[in-house]
Amino acid sequence: MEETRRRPNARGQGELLRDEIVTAAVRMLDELADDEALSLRAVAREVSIAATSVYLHFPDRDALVLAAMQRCHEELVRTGDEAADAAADPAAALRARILAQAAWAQEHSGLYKVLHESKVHRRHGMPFKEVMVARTTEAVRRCMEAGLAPADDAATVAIDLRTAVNGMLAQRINEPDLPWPPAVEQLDRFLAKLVGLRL
Amino acid sequence: MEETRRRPNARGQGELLRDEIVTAAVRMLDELADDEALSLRAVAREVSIAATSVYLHFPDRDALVLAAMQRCHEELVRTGDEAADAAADPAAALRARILAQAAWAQEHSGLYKVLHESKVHRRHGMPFKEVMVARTTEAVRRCMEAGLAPADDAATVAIDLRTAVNGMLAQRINEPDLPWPPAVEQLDRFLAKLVGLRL
DNA sequence: TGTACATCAGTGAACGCGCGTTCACTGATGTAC
DNA sequence: TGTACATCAGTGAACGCGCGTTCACTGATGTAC
Repeated sequence: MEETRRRPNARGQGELLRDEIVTAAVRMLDELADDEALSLRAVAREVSIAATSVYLHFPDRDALVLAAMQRCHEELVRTGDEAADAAADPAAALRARILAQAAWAQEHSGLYKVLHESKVHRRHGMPFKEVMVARTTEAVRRCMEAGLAPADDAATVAIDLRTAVNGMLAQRINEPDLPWPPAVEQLDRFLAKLVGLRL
Repeated sequence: MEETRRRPNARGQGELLRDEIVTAAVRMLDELADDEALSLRAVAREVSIAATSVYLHFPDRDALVLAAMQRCHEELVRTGDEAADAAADPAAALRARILAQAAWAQEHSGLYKVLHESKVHRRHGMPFKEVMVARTTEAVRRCMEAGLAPADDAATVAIDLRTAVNGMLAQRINEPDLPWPPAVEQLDRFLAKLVGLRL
Protein backbone atom coordinates (compact mmCIF):
# COMPACT_ATOMS: atom_id res chain seq x y z
CA MET A 1 0.00 0.00 0.00
CA GLU A 2 1.65 3.20 -1.15
CA GLU A 3 0.40 6.01 1.00
CA THR A 4 1.17 8.75 -1.50
CA ARG A 5 -1.11 11.70 -1.77
CA ARG A 6 -3.12 11.68 -4.98
CA ARG A 7 -2.06 14.22 -7.54
CA PRO A 8 -5.14 16.43 -7.95
CA ASN A 9 -6.80 16.58 -11.33
CA ALA A 10 -6.19 19.76 -13.29
CA ARG A 11 -8.41 22.72 -12.61
CA GLY A 12 -11.84 22.31 -14.16
CA GLN A 13 -11.32 18.53 -14.37
CA GLY A 14 -12.73 17.69 -10.96
CA GLU A 15 -15.50 15.70 -12.61
CA LEU A 16 -12.99 13.11 -13.72
CA LEU A 17 -12.85 11.82 -10.17
CA ARG A 18 -16.61 11.50 -10.10
CA ASP A 19 -16.38 9.17 -13.04
CA GLU A 20 -13.68 7.09 -11.43
CA ILE A 21 -15.77 6.78 -8.29
CA VAL A 22 -18.87 5.66 -10.16
CA THR A 23 -16.85 3.17 -12.19
CA ALA A 24 -15.39 1.66 -9.05
CA ALA A 25 -18.79 1.53 -7.39
CA VAL A 26 -20.27 -0.28 -10.39
CA ARG A 27 -17.47 -2.82 -10.40
CA MET A 28 -17.82 -3.42 -6.68
CA LEU A 29 -21.60 -3.67 -6.79
CA ASP A 30 -21.30 -6.35 -9.44
CA GLU A 31 -19.10 -8.35 -7.09
CA LEU A 32 -21.08 -7.68 -3.95
CA ALA A 33 -24.49 -8.12 -5.57
CA ASP A 34 -25.96 -6.07 -2.75
CA ASP A 35 -26.24 -2.33 -2.46
CA GLU A 36 -26.27 -2.38 1.33
CA ALA A 37 -22.90 -4.10 1.35
CA LEU A 38 -21.20 -1.35 -0.61
CA SER A 39 -19.40 1.00 1.73
CA LEU A 40 -18.34 4.46 0.77
CA ARG A 41 -15.02 3.85 2.46
CA ALA A 42 -14.37 0.73 0.43
CA VAL A 43 -15.07 2.60 -2.79
CA ALA A 44 -12.67 5.34 -1.71
CA ARG A 45 -9.99 2.74 -0.99
CA GLU A 46 -10.55 1.21 -4.42
CA VAL A 47 -10.02 4.59 -6.09
CA SER A 48 -7.13 5.40 -3.73
CA ILE A 49 -8.61 8.57 -2.39
CA ALA A 50 -9.60 9.72 1.08
CA ALA A 51 -13.08 8.67 2.11
CA THR A 52 -14.00 12.31 2.50
CA SER A 53 -13.23 13.02 -1.14
CA VAL A 54 -16.32 11.11 -2.16
CA TYR A 55 -18.32 13.90 -0.60
CA LEU A 56 -16.92 16.30 -3.15
CA HIS A 57 -19.22 14.64 -5.69
CA PHE A 58 -22.02 12.92 -3.80
CA PRO A 59 -24.00 14.21 -0.86
CA ASP A 60 -24.13 10.78 0.76
CA ARG A 61 -23.73 7.07 0.21
CA ASP A 62 -27.16 6.58 -1.30
CA ALA A 63 -26.50 9.18 -4.00
CA LEU A 64 -23.40 7.27 -5.02
CA VAL A 65 -25.31 4.00 -5.24
CA LEU A 66 -28.04 5.62 -7.32
CA ALA A 67 -25.52 7.11 -9.73
CA ALA A 68 -23.99 3.66 -10.18
CA MET A 69 -27.39 2.06 -10.80
CA GLN A 70 -28.31 4.69 -13.31
CA ARG A 71 -25.16 4.08 -15.30
CA CYS A 72 -25.86 0.33 -15.32
CA HIS A 73 -29.38 0.81 -16.41
CA GLU A 74 -28.34 2.98 -19.32
CA GLU A 75 -25.91 0.33 -20.44
CA LEU A 76 -28.53 -2.38 -20.18
CA VAL A 77 -31.00 -0.40 -22.26
CA ARG A 78 -28.37 0.42 -24.86
CA THR A 79 -27.41 -3.25 -25.13
CA GLY A 80 -31.02 -4.15 -25.87
CA ASP A 81 -31.47 -1.33 -28.34
CA GLU A 82 -28.39 -2.25 -30.32
CA ALA A 83 -29.45 -5.86 -30.58
CA ALA A 84 -32.95 -4.89 -31.66
CA ASP A 85 -31.69 -2.43 -34.27
CA ALA A 86 -29.71 -5.16 -35.96
CA ALA A 87 -32.71 -7.46 -36.38
CA ALA A 88 -34.62 -8.00 -39.61
CA ASP A 89 -38.22 -7.85 -38.43
CA PRO A 90 -40.18 -7.01 -35.26
CA ALA A 91 -40.27 -10.61 -34.03
CA ALA A 92 -36.53 -10.99 -34.47
CA ALA A 93 -36.07 -7.61 -32.82
CA LEU A 94 -38.09 -8.59 -29.75
CA ARG A 95 -36.25 -11.87 -29.47
CA ALA A 96 -32.86 -10.20 -29.95
CA ARG A 97 -33.68 -7.60 -27.31
CA ILE A 98 -34.64 -10.23 -24.77
CA LEU A 99 -31.65 -12.42 -25.52
CA ALA A 100 -29.28 -9.46 -25.28
CA GLN A 101 -30.68 -8.40 -21.95
CA ALA A 102 -30.48 -11.96 -20.66
CA ALA A 103 -26.87 -12.20 -21.76
CA TRP A 104 -26.06 -8.90 -20.06
CA ALA A 105 -27.73 -10.11 -16.88
CA GLN A 106 -25.80 -13.34 -16.85
CA GLU A 107 -22.57 -11.47 -17.51
CA HIS A 108 -23.24 -8.91 -14.78
CA SER A 109 -25.32 -10.93 -12.39
CA GLY A 110 -24.43 -8.88 -9.35
CA LEU A 111 -25.54 -5.68 -11.03
CA TYR A 112 -28.73 -7.26 -12.28
CA LYS A 113 -29.52 -8.34 -8.76
CA VAL A 114 -28.88 -4.90 -7.34
CA LEU A 115 -30.88 -3.29 -10.12
CA HIS A 116 -33.95 -5.42 -9.46
CA GLU A 117 -33.78 -6.48 -5.87
CA SER A 118 -31.99 -3.77 -3.95
CA LYS A 119 -33.75 -1.81 -1.29
CA VAL A 120 -32.56 1.56 -2.53
CA HIS A 121 -35.90 1.45 -4.33
CA ARG A 122 -37.65 1.75 -1.04
CA ARG A 123 -35.73 4.90 -0.14
CA HIS A 124 -35.64 6.65 -3.53
CA GLY A 125 -37.57 5.77 -6.66
CA MET A 126 -35.59 4.83 -9.75
CA PRO A 127 -37.65 6.55 -12.42
CA PHE A 128 -35.13 5.82 -15.15
CA LYS A 129 -36.18 2.19 -14.99
CA GLU A 130 -39.43 2.88 -16.77
CA VAL A 131 -37.53 3.13 -20.02
CA MET A 132 -37.08 -0.64 -20.01
CA VAL A 133 -40.78 -1.29 -19.61
CA ALA A 134 -41.60 1.12 -22.43
CA ARG A 135 -39.08 -0.48 -24.79
CA THR A 136 -40.44 -3.99 -24.27
CA THR A 137 -44.04 -2.90 -24.66
CA GLU A 138 -43.19 -1.09 -27.88
CA ALA A 139 -41.36 -4.13 -29.22
CA VAL A 140 -44.34 -6.38 -28.48
CA ARG A 141 -46.75 -3.92 -30.06
CA ARG A 142 -44.71 -3.88 -33.26
CA CYS A 143 -44.89 -7.66 -33.45
CA MET A 144 -48.67 -7.51 -33.20
CA GLU A 145 -48.95 -4.73 -35.76
CA ALA A 146 -46.82 -6.71 -38.19
CA GLY A 147 -49.04 -9.75 -37.71
CA LEU A 148 -46.17 -11.69 -36.17
CA ALA A 149 -48.03 -12.15 -32.91
CA PRO A 150 -51.78 -12.50 -32.22
CA ALA A 151 -53.38 -9.13 -31.56
CA ASP A 152 -53.82 -8.58 -27.84
CA ASP A 153 -53.15 -5.94 -25.21
CA ALA A 154 -49.48 -5.22 -25.78
CA ALA A 155 -48.90 -3.78 -22.32
CA THR A 156 -50.25 -6.86 -20.58
CA VAL A 157 -48.39 -9.27 -22.82
CA ALA A 158 -45.19 -7.29 -22.32
CA ILE A 159 -45.58 -7.38 -18.56
CA ASP A 160 -46.15 -11.13 -18.59
CA LEU A 161 -43.08 -11.61 -20.74
CA ARG A 162 -40.88 -9.37 -18.62
CA THR A 163 -42.14 -11.09 -15.50
CA ALA A 164 -41.19 -14.51 -16.77
CA VAL A 165 -37.84 -13.35 -18.11
CA ASN A 166 -36.97 -11.57 -14.88
CA GLY A 167 -38.00 -14.62 -12.94
CA MET A 168 -35.77 -16.79 -15.04
CA LEU A 169 -32.75 -14.55 -14.65
CA ALA A 170 -33.30 -14.02 -10.95
CA GLN A 171 -33.64 -17.71 -10.23
CA ARG A 172 -30.49 -18.58 -12.09
CA ILE A 173 -28.56 -15.85 -10.34
CA ASN A 174 -29.91 -16.62 -6.89
CA GLU A 175 -29.65 -20.38 -7.06
CA PRO A 176 -26.91 -21.08 -9.55
CA ASP A 177 -26.44 -24.65 -8.37
CA LEU A 178 -29.87 -25.92 -9.40
CA PRO A 179 -30.11 -27.81 -12.71
CA TRP A 180 -31.69 -25.15 -14.91
CA PRO A 181 -32.77 -25.96 -18.46
CA PRO A 182 -30.91 -24.20 -21.31
CA ALA A 183 -31.60 -20.47 -21.10
CA VAL A 184 -32.27 -19.78 -24.77
CA GLU A 185 -34.77 -22.61 -25.01
CA GLN A 186 -36.60 -21.38 -21.96
CA LEU A 187 -36.71 -17.85 -23.35
CA ASP A 188 -38.04 -19.17 -26.65
CA ARG A 189 -40.79 -21.04 -24.84
CA PHE A 190 -41.79 -17.81 -23.13
CA LEU A 191 -41.79 -15.94 -26.43
CA ALA A 192 -43.86 -18.67 -28.06
CA LYS A 193 -46.33 -19.31 -25.26
CA LEU A 194 -46.72 -15.89 -23.72
CA VAL A 195 -46.43 -13.64 -26.77
CA GLY A 196 -47.50 -16.14 -29.42
CA LEU A 197 -44.43 -15.72 -31.59
CA ARG A 198 -43.89 -18.45 -34.20
CA LEU A 199 -40.20 -19.29 -33.94
CA MET B 1 -36.40 -0.68 29.32
CA GLU B 2 -36.53 -2.87 32.38
CA GLU B 3 -33.10 -4.30 32.92
CA THR B 4 -34.28 -7.29 34.94
CA ARG B 5 -32.51 -10.55 34.59
CA ARG B 6 -34.55 -13.14 32.74
CA ARG B 7 -35.93 -15.90 34.88
CA PRO B 8 -34.32 -19.03 33.45
CA ASN B 9 -36.54 -21.68 31.95
CA ALA B 10 -37.02 -24.77 34.08
CA ARG B 11 -34.43 -27.50 33.83
CA GLY B 12 -34.78 -29.51 30.66
CA GLN B 13 -36.75 -26.69 29.04
CA GLY B 14 -33.79 -24.85 27.59
CA GLU B 15 -35.12 -25.48 24.11
CA LEU B 16 -38.00 -23.13 24.77
CA LEU B 17 -35.60 -20.22 24.37
CA ARG B 18 -34.44 -21.57 21.04
CA ASP B 19 -37.99 -21.38 19.82
CA GLU B 20 -38.43 -17.84 21.05
CA ILE B 21 -35.23 -16.83 19.29
CA VAL B 22 -36.25 -18.35 15.97
CA THR B 23 -39.70 -16.79 16.22
CA ALA B 24 -38.21 -13.37 16.79
CA ALA B 25 -35.73 -13.85 13.96
CA VAL B 26 -38.53 -14.79 11.57
CA ARG B 27 -40.56 -11.77 12.55
CA MET B 28 -37.60 -9.47 12.14
CA LEU B 29 -36.53 -10.97 8.81
CA ASP B 30 -40.01 -10.35 7.47
CA GLU B 31 -39.63 -6.69 8.35
CA LEU B 32 -36.05 -6.33 7.23
CA ALA B 33 -36.45 -8.35 4.04
CA ASP B 34 -32.72 -8.95 4.09
CA ASP B 35 -30.78 -11.61 5.91
CA GLU B 36 -27.60 -9.53 6.08
CA ALA B 37 -29.44 -6.82 7.95
CA LEU B 38 -30.47 -9.15 10.76
CA SER B 39 -28.10 -8.78 13.67
CA LEU B 40 -27.76 -11.34 16.37
CA ARG B 41 -27.71 -8.56 18.91
CA ALA B 42 -30.98 -7.12 17.66
CA VAL B 43 -32.63 -10.53 17.92
CA ALA B 44 -31.34 -10.87 21.46
CA ARG B 45 -32.76 -7.45 22.34
CA GLU B 46 -36.12 -8.46 20.87
CA VAL B 47 -36.23 -11.56 23.06
CA SER B 48 -34.86 -9.63 26.04
CA ILE B 49 -31.86 -11.83 26.59
CA ALA B 50 -28.14 -11.22 26.58
CA ALA B 51 -26.59 -11.41 23.13
CA THR B 52 -24.39 -14.22 24.37
CA SER B 53 -27.38 -16.37 25.20
CA VAL B 54 -28.05 -16.87 21.51
CA TYR B 55 -24.86 -18.90 21.43
CA LEU B 56 -26.45 -21.42 23.77
CA HIS B 57 -28.52 -22.58 20.81
CA PHE B 58 -26.74 -21.52 17.62
CA PRO B 59 -23.05 -21.73 16.82
CA ASP B 60 -23.12 -18.43 14.94
CA ARG B 61 -25.32 -15.85 13.25
CA ASP B 62 -25.67 -17.82 10.02
CA ALA B 63 -27.03 -20.85 11.84
CA LEU B 64 -29.74 -18.70 13.34
CA VAL B 65 -30.69 -17.28 9.96
CA LEU B 66 -30.83 -20.74 8.44
CA ALA B 67 -33.05 -22.04 11.23
CA ALA B 68 -35.42 -19.13 10.61
CA MET B 69 -35.49 -19.78 6.87
CA GLN B 70 -36.16 -23.44 7.39
CA ARG B 71 -39.15 -22.72 9.57
CA CYS B 72 -40.54 -20.32 6.95
CA HIS B 73 -40.06 -22.78 4.20
CA GLU B 74 -41.91 -25.47 6.09
CA GLU B 75 -44.81 -23.12 6.63
CA LEU B 76 -44.88 -22.15 2.96
CA VAL B 77 -44.93 -25.78 1.85
CA ARG B 78 -47.63 -26.66 4.35
CA THR B 79 -49.77 -23.75 3.14
CA GLY B 80 -49.56 -25.04 -0.42
CA ASP B 81 -50.27 -28.64 0.61
CA GLU B 82 -53.36 -27.71 2.58
CA ALA B 83 -54.77 -25.70 -0.29
CA ALA B 84 -54.08 -28.50 -2.77
CA ASP B 85 -55.64 -31.14 -0.52
CA ALA B 86 -58.91 -29.24 -0.44
CA ALA B 87 -59.23 -29.12 -4.24
CA ALA B 88 -61.51 -31.29 -6.32
CA ASP B 89 -59.23 -32.33 -9.18
CA PRO B 90 -55.56 -32.06 -10.17
CA ALA B 91 -56.05 -28.84 -12.14
CA ALA B 92 -57.85 -27.19 -9.25
CA ALA B 93 -55.17 -28.52 -6.93
CA LEU B 94 -52.34 -27.02 -8.96
CA ARG B 95 -54.12 -23.72 -9.18
CA ALA B 96 -54.96 -23.72 -5.47
CA ARG B 97 -51.37 -24.51 -4.59
CA ILE B 98 -50.04 -21.64 -6.69
CA LEU B 99 -52.62 -19.19 -5.40
CA ALA B 100 -51.94 -20.17 -1.80
CA GLN B 101 -48.22 -19.71 -2.22
CA ALA B 102 -48.74 -16.37 -3.91
CA ALA B 103 -50.98 -15.24 -1.07
CA TRP B 104 -48.41 -16.34 1.49
CA ALA B 105 -45.70 -14.45 -0.38
CA GLN B 106 -47.73 -11.29 -0.50
CA GLU B 107 -48.56 -11.61 3.17
CA HIS B 108 -44.93 -12.26 4.15
CA SER B 109 -43.11 -10.40 1.46
CA GLY B 110 -39.97 -9.83 3.47
CA LEU B 111 -39.64 -13.52 4.21
CA TYR B 112 -40.29 -14.45 0.59
CA LYS B 113 -37.55 -12.09 -0.47
CA VAL B 114 -35.08 -13.51 2.02
CA LEU B 115 -36.06 -17.06 1.08
CA HIS B 116 -35.39 -16.49 -2.62
CA GLU B 117 -32.89 -13.70 -2.84
CA SER B 118 -30.72 -13.85 0.25
CA LYS B 119 -27.06 -14.59 -0.03
CA VAL B 120 -27.05 -17.17 2.73
CA HIS B 121 -27.49 -19.51 -0.23
CA ARG B 122 -24.01 -18.69 -1.35
CA ARG B 123 -22.53 -19.67 2.01
CA HIS B 124 -24.66 -22.71 2.84
CA GLY B 125 -27.01 -24.64 0.60
CA MET B 126 -30.65 -24.75 1.57
CA PRO B 127 -31.47 -28.34 0.65
CA PHE B 128 -34.92 -28.20 2.20
CA LYS B 129 -35.98 -25.95 -0.65
CA GLU B 130 -36.09 -28.83 -3.09
CA VAL B 131 -39.34 -29.94 -1.55
CA MET B 132 -41.11 -27.01 -3.22
CA VAL B 133 -39.81 -27.92 -6.64
CA ALA B 134 -40.86 -31.54 -6.19
CA ARG B 135 -44.36 -30.58 -5.07
CA THR B 136 -44.99 -28.37 -8.10
CA THR B 137 -43.63 -30.92 -10.55
CA GLU B 138 -45.83 -33.60 -9.03
CA ALA B 139 -48.89 -31.36 -9.24
CA VAL B 140 -48.22 -30.62 -12.91
CA ARG B 141 -47.66 -34.28 -13.67
CA ARG B 142 -51.00 -35.19 -12.13
CA CYS B 143 -52.74 -32.65 -14.37
CA MET B 144 -51.18 -34.25 -17.43
CA GLU B 145 -52.04 -37.76 -16.30
CA ALA B 146 -55.64 -36.75 -15.74
CA GLY B 147 -55.81 -35.25 -19.24
CA LEU B 148 -56.32 -31.77 -17.80
CA ALA B 149 -53.14 -30.46 -19.42
CA PRO B 150 -51.45 -31.46 -22.67
CA ALA B 151 -48.90 -34.23 -22.16
CA ASP B 152 -45.41 -32.79 -22.01
CA ASP B 153 -42.30 -32.98 -19.85
CA ALA B 154 -43.74 -32.21 -16.42
CA ALA B 155 -40.41 -31.13 -14.97
CA THR B 156 -39.82 -28.53 -17.67
CA VAL B 157 -43.36 -27.20 -17.56
CA ALA B 158 -43.17 -26.99 -13.77
CA ILE B 159 -39.92 -25.04 -13.93
CA ASP B 160 -41.38 -22.60 -16.45
CA LEU B 161 -44.43 -22.11 -14.27
CA ARG B 162 -42.43 -21.62 -11.09
CA THR B 163 -40.13 -19.23 -12.90
CA ALA B 164 -42.99 -17.04 -14.05
CA VAL B 165 -44.75 -17.16 -10.68
CA ASN B 166 -41.57 -16.32 -8.80
CA GLY B 167 -40.90 -13.51 -11.22
CA MET B 168 -44.34 -12.12 -10.65
CA LEU B 169 -44.09 -12.23 -6.88
CA ALA B 170 -40.57 -10.83 -6.84
CA GLN B 171 -41.44 -7.91 -9.11
CA ARG B 172 -44.44 -6.95 -7.05
CA ILE B 173 -42.45 -7.14 -3.84
CA ASN B 174 -39.44 -5.28 -5.19
CA GLU B 175 -41.30 -2.56 -7.04
CA PRO B 176 -44.60 -2.22 -5.25
CA ASP B 177 -45.31 1.19 -6.73
CA LEU B 178 -45.57 0.06 -10.35
CA PRO B 179 -49.07 -0.49 -11.75
CA TRP B 180 -49.22 -4.28 -11.77
CA PRO B 181 -52.18 -6.10 -13.30
CA PRO B 182 -54.43 -8.12 -10.96
CA ALA B 183 -52.41 -10.98 -9.50
CA VAL B 184 -54.96 -13.76 -9.89
CA GLU B 185 -55.54 -12.95 -13.53
CA GLN B 186 -51.84 -12.95 -14.23
CA LEU B 187 -51.44 -16.30 -12.48
CA ASP B 188 -54.32 -17.71 -14.50
CA ARG B 189 -52.67 -16.58 -17.72
CA PHE B 190 -49.52 -18.40 -16.69
CA LEU B 191 -51.48 -21.54 -15.87
CA ALA B 192 -53.32 -21.35 -19.19
CA LYS B 193 -50.42 -20.43 -21.44
CA LEU B 194 -47.51 -22.21 -19.80
CA VAL B 195 -49.20 -25.35 -18.51
CA GLY B 196 -52.12 -25.47 -20.92
CA LEU B 197 -54.80 -25.65 -18.26
CA ARG B 198 -58.35 -24.87 -19.42
CA LEU B 199 -59.72 -22.53 -16.79
C1' DT C 1 6.95 41.53 -14.39
C1' DG C 2 5.82 40.63 -9.61
C1' DT C 3 2.79 39.57 -5.99
C1' DA C 4 -1.36 39.07 -3.25
C1' DC C 5 -5.31 36.52 -3.26
C1' DA C 6 -9.23 33.50 -4.58
C1' DT C 7 -10.36 29.13 -6.12
C1' DC C 8 -10.14 24.42 -6.86
C1' DA C 9 -9.12 19.46 -5.75
C1' DG C 10 -8.32 16.79 -2.29
C1' DT C 11 -6.75 15.30 2.83
C1' DG C 12 -6.47 13.53 7.85
C1' DA C 13 -8.05 13.11 12.35
C1' DA C 14 -11.83 12.43 14.99
C1' DC C 15 -16.84 11.49 16.48
C1' DG C 16 -20.00 7.90 18.02
C1' DC C 17 -22.13 3.66 16.66
C1' DG C 18 -23.45 -1.26 16.34
C1' DC C 19 -21.57 -5.37 15.18
C1' DG C 20 -19.96 -10.82 16.06
C1' DT C 21 -17.62 -13.27 19.18
C1' DT C 22 -14.81 -14.65 23.46
C1' DC C 23 -14.27 -15.27 28.16
C1' DA C 24 -14.94 -16.06 32.81
C1' DC C 25 -18.79 -15.83 35.61
C1' DT C 26 -23.71 -16.41 38.39
C1' DG C 27 -27.42 -18.54 40.58
C1' DA C 28 -30.98 -21.81 40.89
C1' DT C 29 -32.13 -26.73 40.86
C1' DG C 30 -31.69 -31.37 41.02
C1' DT C 31 -28.98 -35.65 42.71
C1' DA C 32 -25.63 -38.91 45.06
C1' DC C 33 -24.26 -40.21 49.36
C1' DT D 1 -32.52 -35.92 56.67
C1' DG D 2 -28.67 -33.06 55.47
C1' DT D 3 -25.15 -31.57 52.57
C1' DA D 4 -21.74 -31.38 48.96
C1' DC D 5 -21.58 -31.20 44.27
C1' DA D 6 -22.71 -31.37 39.30
C1' DT D 7 -25.55 -29.50 35.95
C1' DC D 8 -28.29 -26.40 33.57
C1' DA D 9 -29.84 -21.77 31.84
C1' DG D 10 -28.33 -17.59 31.26
C1' DT D 11 -25.22 -13.11 32.09
C1' DG D 12 -21.88 -8.98 31.62
C1' DA D 13 -17.75 -6.91 30.29
C1' DA D 14 -14.56 -6.64 26.92
C1' DC D 15 -12.06 -7.31 22.29
C1' DG D 16 -11.22 -5.25 17.77
C1' DC D 17 -13.51 -3.84 13.63
C1' DG D 18 -15.48 -1.01 9.84
C1' DC D 19 -18.82 2.14 9.14
C1' DG D 20 -20.96 7.25 7.60
C1' DT D 21 -20.19 11.70 8.41
C1' DT D 22 -18.13 16.26 10.23
C1' DC D 23 -14.61 19.46 10.62
C1' DA D 24 -10.81 22.28 9.88
C1' DC D 25 -7.09 21.92 6.90
C1' DT D 26 -3.35 21.72 2.66
C1' DG D 27 -1.17 22.84 -1.51
C1' DA D 28 -1.11 23.81 -6.25
C1' DT D 29 -2.83 26.84 -9.89
C1' DG D 30 -4.82 30.50 -12.03
C1' DT D 31 -6.08 35.68 -11.99
C1' DA D 32 -6.47 40.81 -10.82
C1' DC D 33 -3.80 44.57 -10.13
